[in-house]
Amino acid sequence: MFSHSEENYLKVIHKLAFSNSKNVSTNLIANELQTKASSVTDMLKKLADKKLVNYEKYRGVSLTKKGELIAVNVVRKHRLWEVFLVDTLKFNWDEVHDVAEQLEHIKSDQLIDRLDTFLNYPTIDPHGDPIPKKNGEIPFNNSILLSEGITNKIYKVSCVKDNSKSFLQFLDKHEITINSELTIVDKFDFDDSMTVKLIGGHSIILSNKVSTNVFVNLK
Amino acid sequence: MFSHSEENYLKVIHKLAFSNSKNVSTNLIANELQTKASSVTDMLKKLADKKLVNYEKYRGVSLTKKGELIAVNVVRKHRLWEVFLVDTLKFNWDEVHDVAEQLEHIKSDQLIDRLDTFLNYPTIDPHGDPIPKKNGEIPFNNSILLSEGITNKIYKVSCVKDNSKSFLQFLDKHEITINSELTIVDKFDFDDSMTVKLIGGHSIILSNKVSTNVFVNLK
DNA sequence: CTAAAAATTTAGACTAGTCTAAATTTGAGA
DNA sequence: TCTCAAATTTAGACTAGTCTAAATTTTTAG
Repeated sequence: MFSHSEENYLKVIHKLAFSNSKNVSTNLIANELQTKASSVTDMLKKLADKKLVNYEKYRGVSLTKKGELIAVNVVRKHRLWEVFLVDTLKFNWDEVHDVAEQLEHIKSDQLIDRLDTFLNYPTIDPHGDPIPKKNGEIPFNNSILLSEGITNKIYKVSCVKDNSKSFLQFLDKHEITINSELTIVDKFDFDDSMTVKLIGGHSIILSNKVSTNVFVNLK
Repeated sequence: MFSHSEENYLKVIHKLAFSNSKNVSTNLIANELQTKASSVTDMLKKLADKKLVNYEKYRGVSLTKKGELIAVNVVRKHRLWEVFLVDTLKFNWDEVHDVAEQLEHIKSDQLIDRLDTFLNYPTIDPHGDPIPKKNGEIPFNNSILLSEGITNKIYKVSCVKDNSKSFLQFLDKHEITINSELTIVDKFDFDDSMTVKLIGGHSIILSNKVSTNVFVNLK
């Protein structure tokens, strides 16, 4: 089996490879894990020895098939636990991250299978992120960023990119959540802000920082 | 906060102090934790530095008030998770120990409070052991060992002492579980075995090994 | 193309937790 | 009460993971 630390590195490499390029740099990982580049180098060597990453000195890393599978499984566990915390234990969506970071390392396939069953096989977590299947497949989501939406169409919020407490609390305050429906009333080139109107609700001006952290689907 | 390892030592010292004497020896701990006496000595020094145990070289240890509180809290978490695993996720009572050993170290008071609420404030775990209250109080149970019972009274099984897979599976096989009702039909001095009859069920001969690992209450 | 900056790796050290083997202390029985 | 076996502790070593500081490689800008 793999240590918490190893799992965290694999998870972060997976995340960065997903959003950035295929090859991930030492500094990116160090920054994401709030650790030092030298520590990252040490760990990359170890992961390479175990055939979990492809690593070439000074050239960054990518996950091997094996490393990918472990990383995705950690993500699966993290997201299933988040569903449990919100749906079953009534946590708010801004309170679950730290606890899920711990729970994701519990080792028991039986536990995760049964949790999945108990939760009725959820496909997304409380932030709208897809829950990987047992076989490692990650359901694809054809959402777009709210910032890329056009005016006078009805969109449904599908996912939030930034899972930080402050962002989620901001959304709570303005009654925006997963499945909220809204239209873009106006877009302002000046600062890339926009006015959106929640269907049956209030209007609100969203900064570019906000609209680039919310995914939506055309209704 | 305290490490998994520290919590495990405190938990084991608590357990041993409960069943044995107040003062616990290095070897007892080493044996319980499947580690070496020298490792135990090292850890005892550290725990003593942190004022979690009273430790005098060559004299054994006892928990301080502070150590006791932490130990009992770990036990509380362990037992609440066991209830969750059996009641909610439908694990069998012989499958929960290893997973609960991991879950008991998750750090989040909110999580345990909400789990407790979700489970409707259970007072005993799936093996009949009392679940410590949040304040550290452990509900007292005036059960006796089945081996100490007398013939022709009706008893109700309240707790099993040995939580090993093999013992629990043995009880399953013979349809003995928490809350089973039975009478002692006969006791045999020869080997301290006894014949018991399950109310509305079959009769069975139990060895002394079995009857000294089952607690019962007079109905 | 080259010098400086940025990124990365190496060297060496530290902590937590563990181990083996040797030394010390305890305590039980003659 | 003395001796010796058992229990315990100490000394020193090892691993995983981390760090700082120095060295090296890569990249960038002129």
